[in-house]
Amino acid sequence: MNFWLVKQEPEDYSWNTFVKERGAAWTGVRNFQARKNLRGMKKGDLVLFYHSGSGAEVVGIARVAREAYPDPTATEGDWSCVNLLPVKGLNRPVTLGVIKADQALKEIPLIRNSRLSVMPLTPAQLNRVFELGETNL
DNA sequence: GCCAACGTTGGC
DNA sequence: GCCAACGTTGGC
Repeated sequence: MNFWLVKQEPEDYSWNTFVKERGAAWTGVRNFQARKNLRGMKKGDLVLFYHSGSGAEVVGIARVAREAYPDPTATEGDWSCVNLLPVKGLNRPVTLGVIKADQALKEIPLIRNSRLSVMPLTPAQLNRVFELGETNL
């Protein structure tokens, strides 16, 4: 199994909306590196849900429900999306400040490449966020 | 609201 | 293929 993190501005599409709607097609990604990561997702992979902008923090855990397929919102170009399902919210959201201060997370792409919207995580990074979020599956 | 970092575009 | 200009993202 692989692990990922996706970013979303809460004003645009929040974790609460995602939970209420019981999942979403993760459309609108228009960046080649992010697309490559989307296409690497396998059904069942765990995906951390991160709120960017106001209140930057990891808020929840999702799972890949459907692997990459053509993004129906793309009017031109070769873009992909996946379907994600909510698993559970973190008992304690993990803020960017905490992530930045954590030695075990200093290599996380969230910090190293702050503009990437879909990124891979190592098992150690995922476990550390679970630990900081006081959450288990 | 500002600004740094990064990606994309287009002229050459 | 290089690089300047521009647009966007996202942290603060």
